[in-house]
Amino acid sequence: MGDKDDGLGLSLSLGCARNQPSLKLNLMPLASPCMQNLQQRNIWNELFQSSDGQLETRSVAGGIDVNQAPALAECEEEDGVSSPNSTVSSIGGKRNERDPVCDETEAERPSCSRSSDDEDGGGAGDDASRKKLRLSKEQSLVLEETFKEHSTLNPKQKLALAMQLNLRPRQVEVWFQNRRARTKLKQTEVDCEYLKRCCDNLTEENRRLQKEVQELRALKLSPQLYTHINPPTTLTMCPSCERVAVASSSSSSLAASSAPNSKHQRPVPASSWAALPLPVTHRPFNAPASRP
DNA sequence: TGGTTGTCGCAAATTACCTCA
DNA sequence: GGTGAGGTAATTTGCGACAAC
Repeated sequence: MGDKDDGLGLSLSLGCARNQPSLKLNLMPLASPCMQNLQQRNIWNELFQSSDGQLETRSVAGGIDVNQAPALAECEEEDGVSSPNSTVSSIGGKRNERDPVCDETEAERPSCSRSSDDEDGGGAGDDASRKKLRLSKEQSLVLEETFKEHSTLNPKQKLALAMQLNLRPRQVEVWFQNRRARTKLKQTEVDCEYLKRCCDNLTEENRRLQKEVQELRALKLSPQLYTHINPPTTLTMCPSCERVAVASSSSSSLAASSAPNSKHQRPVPASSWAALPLPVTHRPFNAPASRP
């Protein structure tokens, strides 16, 4: 609750954020020896190299306050994470070698099957495995900033981010998954609000039209009054020549008492629905919300 | 070449923990 | 101090994509 504003509050601008100029920050000295290794090898810059080859460098936000035991031991062995592995959002490569998440705790777990990635949660392995660890503000900030630029991470980015934040890659992965879910939920709420307003406008429009119909029917019952009013016009097509002609409603008996070929058309009231601001496009949930 | 298998990332749903009023 | 609500980290499940065989 306390720092929730950095969560959903940002979700509506995520799409824009993607287009924002990438952060140009300097790598700061890192507490983690793993990260220092990364720096030495200049891997970090590669990790955030966007698909178009643009380099995105960033730094660690201040001293990261970690509230859990980081898997530093994992990091040391993660130096070998160099496979050009990929995900949907990353470069191609052999799938099996892809995920450093598996590497991260390889020393502790015999295999990295999906069902085994739980023991890294909490790390304790026992009841404490479900222990919930709240991310520090600094960690959340960095994650948010990263999310603004990439709503998904490739394994390398995930690993690097995990090292930077002193978190397990799995935690970073989970955070991004939850973040995407929150963003989508927020967008759904916005969409729902919009549709609700549309519905209200349509209801109002319907009410107005019903009222108009009643008024017209009332006029129909009082022909004297009606003579002063132009009849509703309709488009009629000649069945033989197929020409369209503007004419007053001929099917109505009231038309008989009016000019059959009146050139005066009633002004068509602008629909309140049409007046409703429509979204420019139906954008994906993480696109910028440009609605009023 | 097409089918099978293994692995992975992801979304969605859910659970469980934490914080706060 | 106890409690319920809300937020969120973590887990589970199912599916599709991809690469290797």
